[in-house]
Amino acid sequence: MNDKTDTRQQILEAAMNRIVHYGYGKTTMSEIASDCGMSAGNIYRFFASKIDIAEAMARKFNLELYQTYAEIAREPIAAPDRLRKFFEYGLTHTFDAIQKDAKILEVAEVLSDERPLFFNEGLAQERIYLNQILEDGIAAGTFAPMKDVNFASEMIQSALMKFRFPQLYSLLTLEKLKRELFGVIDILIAGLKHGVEFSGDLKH
Amino acid sequence: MNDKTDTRQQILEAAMNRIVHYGYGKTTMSEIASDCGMSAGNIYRFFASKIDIAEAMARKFNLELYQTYAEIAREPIAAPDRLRKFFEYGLTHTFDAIQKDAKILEVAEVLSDERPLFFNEGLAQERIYLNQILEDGIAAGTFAPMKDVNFASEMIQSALMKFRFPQLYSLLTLEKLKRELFGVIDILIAGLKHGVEFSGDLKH
DNA sequence: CTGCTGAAGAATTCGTTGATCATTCAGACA
DNA sequence: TGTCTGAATGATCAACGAATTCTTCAGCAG
Repeated sequence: MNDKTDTRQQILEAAMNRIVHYGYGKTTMSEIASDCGMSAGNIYRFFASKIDIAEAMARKFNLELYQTYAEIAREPIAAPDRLRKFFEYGLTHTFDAIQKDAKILEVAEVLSDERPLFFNEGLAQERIYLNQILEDGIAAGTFAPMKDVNFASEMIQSALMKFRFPQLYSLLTLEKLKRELFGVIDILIAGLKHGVEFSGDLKH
Repeated sequence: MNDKTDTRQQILEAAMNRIVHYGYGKTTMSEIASDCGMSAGNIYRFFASKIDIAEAMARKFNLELYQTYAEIAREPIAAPDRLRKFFEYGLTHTFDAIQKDAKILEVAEVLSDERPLFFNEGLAQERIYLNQILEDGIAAGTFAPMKDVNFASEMIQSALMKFRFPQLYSLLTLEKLKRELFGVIDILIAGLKHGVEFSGDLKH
């Protein structure tokens, strides 16, 4: 079983090396295979399709991200600061990755075309940490109590959507993006501190 | 001079009729011209290029929008409700327009490719009304005073970016979009009511 | 039986060529 | 003289066969 995992890992690594350099479209299954000293057909014993390799690649990227997210969510600082740090890290990490390997953007585009639901997984995972921060903040009295913490997390994600794939929707510098990110977060935090009356709450 | 304006108007109308039906790419200058009983070359005495026709089209669409924005900004209701109404109208109006004539999306895409700065104009115009609502709210004591009203408006726009071309970035129904829009606005409003400490303010 | 290959098939992309289109402008018309 | 046309031009697009690529699988090797 370890053999199988190792080979899978080897394929993934070979694919990533080519993809970040030449792009997803310009990387062929035969090339990946010959980098691994195997036939193209054999890759299909480890990945069901080419797009699954891209997905595995993104999943690996996310895994690193989530690790840091988990750490930030646990840090012994005030909830609002954790929130700021959380999204600042996400923005910076993604921005730098794309800056370094522009071809990552292509992978994101292909994935959002062919695996539109994949990103929802990531959002759901992110929300676990967000919920934790919000609950901590409520427990500490920093944030006002709220009916549906997860809904609040969804709204925070919605408001910060623009900063998810920074270079995809704007050409701003990282500095400007950060300034804007913090501007939005500051309003959101002020709202969370003093309590939100969701219009939806009225018609319960 | 009125002649010239009339002809321009006629060209614009003919173009719009074709574009909303067949799309921007599938509409040719000759077709527009023959609809107006003139040669293709003559159009260039009224529009510098084809993309300028699309821009004029968008400008016309925006003009109607701004008119309603102005009315909402003046309504004698509490500032938070005006804010909700403002963005609800924008979302609904755009959503319905695209629902009715799907080809409008193509115009938006072409414009954001070839006239990326055009949308900034619209945002700036929108901010005039937003600033007005915010200032009214501050004067009425509904919103806490703030250093830079225009910056706050920019941040509100940033947080609500997702709802600007609804069908471009998500496949949600209008109902779900509204629910999400109101969810985000409610947090923003809560923040504005109780005052925002912008991180940027510290290092003044 | 297990793990892999390489050829075959299906789908997609590529490259070329001809046609269409946006744009310009010399000159006709009024 | 001021408007407009229609031909000229270069850029872009569409079509379509060729080539490449993804994917499957019968069968071979260990």
